[in-house]
Amino acid sequence: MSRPVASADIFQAIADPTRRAILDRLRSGEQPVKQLAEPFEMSLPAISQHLQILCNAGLVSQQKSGRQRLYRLNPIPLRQVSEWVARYEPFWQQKLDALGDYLEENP
Amino acid sequence: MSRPVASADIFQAIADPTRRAILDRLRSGEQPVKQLAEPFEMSLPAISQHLQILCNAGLVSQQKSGRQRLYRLNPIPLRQVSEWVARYEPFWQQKLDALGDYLEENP
DNA sequence: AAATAATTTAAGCGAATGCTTAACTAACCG
DNA sequence: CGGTTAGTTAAGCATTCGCTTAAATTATTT
Repeated sequence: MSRPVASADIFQAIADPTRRAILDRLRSGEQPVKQLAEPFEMSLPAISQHLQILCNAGLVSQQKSGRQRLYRLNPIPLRQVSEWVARYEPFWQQKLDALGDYLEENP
Repeated sequence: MSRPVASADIFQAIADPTRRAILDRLRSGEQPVKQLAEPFEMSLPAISQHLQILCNAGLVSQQKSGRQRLYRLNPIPLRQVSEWVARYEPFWQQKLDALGDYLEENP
């Protein structure tokens, strides 16, 4: 097999810019592959492989409709990312507050 | 060169579990490499390389102190991740609401 | 000055990643 | 049926990744 396991890890799945763009694109509703692939300068199989990785990560689900396959966004696993990054929010607030104070004191 | 550019992309930087763990670890304050590396079953150079990638992504900064190098968390680039993922929050709210409704109607 | 400690740099290696082209499968249409 | 459309699977390839061990660098200690 050539692309067997295709990491089910969310962070890995969203690491690739094309995959993030696909997800962004899916926010406007479910779409068939060809339409989804349209803005990318990349072969269809490449997109198909990205979709499979997103599928394995649970970020996307597919449904057959005639001869096309509709892909639909499933954002729920992204909560994992949201929760992880949220733990850092107090830190950057603090950093930005400090920067603000500095700028106030040194105008 | 062996590890030249080391992608400055944030999403790439946080894709690796070890690097996320390092960041998590740094939330408790700045630390020298050896201490930072302690819980990982991995050689010191490996950790050093991860730190360099985090550095390139701007997620971490270093400061020399005697013969050790203190690494400090800089969470600000994580806002990029936070902002990206935030765009999906309305979607999963919707999904979870639907799930809640379903469970209420099918107890 | 020699020894030791903290860390990085260098080189190399196997595995994973992102892509390609070619071949396949399945659904629709004349 | 035969042809076209939509998509996936397969195979291969170059690059990147994450790691290792060995050597180099820099700072402290004796």
